Amino acid sequence: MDESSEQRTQRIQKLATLKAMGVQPYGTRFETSHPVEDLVAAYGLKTKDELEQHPVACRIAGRIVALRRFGKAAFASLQDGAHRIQVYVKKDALDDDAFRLSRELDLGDWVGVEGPVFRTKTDELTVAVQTLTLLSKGLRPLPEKWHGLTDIETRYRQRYVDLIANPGIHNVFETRSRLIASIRTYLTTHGFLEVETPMMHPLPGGAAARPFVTHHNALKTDLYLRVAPELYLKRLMVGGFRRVFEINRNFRNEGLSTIHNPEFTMLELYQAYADYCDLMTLTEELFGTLARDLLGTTTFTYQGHTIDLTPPWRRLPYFEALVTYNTLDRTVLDDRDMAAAAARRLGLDIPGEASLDEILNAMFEETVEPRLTQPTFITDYPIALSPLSRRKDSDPRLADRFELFIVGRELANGFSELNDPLDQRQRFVAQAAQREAGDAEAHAFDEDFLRALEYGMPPTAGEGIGIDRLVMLFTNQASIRDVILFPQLRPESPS
RNA sequence: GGGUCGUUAGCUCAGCUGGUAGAGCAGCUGACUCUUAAUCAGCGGGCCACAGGUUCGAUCCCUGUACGACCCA
Repeated sequence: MDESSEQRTQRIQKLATLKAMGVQPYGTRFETSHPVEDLVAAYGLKTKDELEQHPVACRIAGRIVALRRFGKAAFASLQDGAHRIQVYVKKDALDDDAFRLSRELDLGDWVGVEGPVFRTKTDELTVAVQTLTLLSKGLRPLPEKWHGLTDIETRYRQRYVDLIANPGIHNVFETRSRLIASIRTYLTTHGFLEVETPMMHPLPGGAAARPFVTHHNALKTDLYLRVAPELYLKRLMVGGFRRVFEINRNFRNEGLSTIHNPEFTMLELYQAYADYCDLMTLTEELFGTLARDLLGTTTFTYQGHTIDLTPPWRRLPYFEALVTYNTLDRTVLDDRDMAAAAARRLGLDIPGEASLDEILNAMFEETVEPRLTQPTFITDYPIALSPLSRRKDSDPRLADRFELFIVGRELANGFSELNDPLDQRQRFVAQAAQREAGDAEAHAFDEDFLRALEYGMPPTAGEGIGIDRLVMLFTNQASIRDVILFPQLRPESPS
């Protein structure tokens, strides 16, 4: 936005006028009697007569978001947080200086007022202003009062304006905060200890993803912003913590979409002596608790879909899902060329060098995931797609693992952790080979992690839950950018 | 990375077949002591995203660039 706009210039001139009047346009401490939200909650139901017979004095502050001026009076709406209240200024009710100040105010200015609460002719709860204090002068005009700010790019780049013009946005982020608080409460009351592990890793690990690289000058070494905390949390399990969790940011150097932001918030939790089935149950309970805490119900609407979180949720093995959603013969999925042919028949573009696991993965993402609307645990993933998971005792080609899908999106990924250090070493070797072959997302070989496992990790189940996507679900937002205050965008062009 | 669409006043948007720009809100001036999209009268405000090209003439047609949205990989 340009700094030479007419309205901005006019407002800067107003600063001089205000100073000449003896008004400090950028004030300091202002003690309020109530947040506007509480004032409305306390007196919003009182009648005109009740307020006249038992007058309530208040002192409130907020930003002027609507202003209707008359010759010797004015109404304004003050916005405090996401809440508004009307205030009424009339010449008779306040001293000359304050009334003169009221004539200089603009939309966007912060003010504090003091006076009794009453109801107008039209029955609107209103503060009759007796004293008026300018708290902070706005220099830029607010977006239009009726349509507000709708330009998506401006909403994300200048979230502060979005929050002013669209106060409903506050609710999304309040819900986000309450959701995270509920998760903490649930986990800590179930014996989980909250921990913090490094965000800067000497080796990227714990997930198949490209990392961001940074450099530490004093150590003269490159570091990677973490793609997952997994390997550190498991080191803590080796150290003997029974149950740990971490809620923090992960960073993945990949494309942006309505469900991907390069930095996103992940919950990871680890429970000793448990397996992946225990975590499916825990997940059902946790989501149910969150839904009741936040929405008061476990059945709700997301983007036109009715979602029912009542347990138990469907549990469907990976291969069974591929077979049933594509009406294939199970044996087709064991043979690389037959699988490739089947995938191509389904309209998928399969490169000639794709491995069987890559083909299955593509087929799964394309034909199964989008159809998993109600909460569904897909279980028993191929071991090659699960380099940190324990093998199934009944079938060593499969992992004791699940992923949770809701509305076609992966919300959680959990498994019985691989605690066999020699098997883990082999898996790292296989990953290193894939890396050699050009897979930039393959795991790095983490010798220290293997050393830790060699000290012995108890049987442990671990799970990651994408907090942003969970917030999307519970706030009915279509894009991850709508649940992240400052989503990643390309830098603004320098004019 | 590819495709489609978009970018015009502070905001929300019009702008015909190419003839050099409009509205509402916001702003400024005046009137108005219960309005709530207040009302009434008047007045300002534009690098039409940016850079090229075609043309007598480009917001409009063409090419490229930037940023965004959606779809695809």
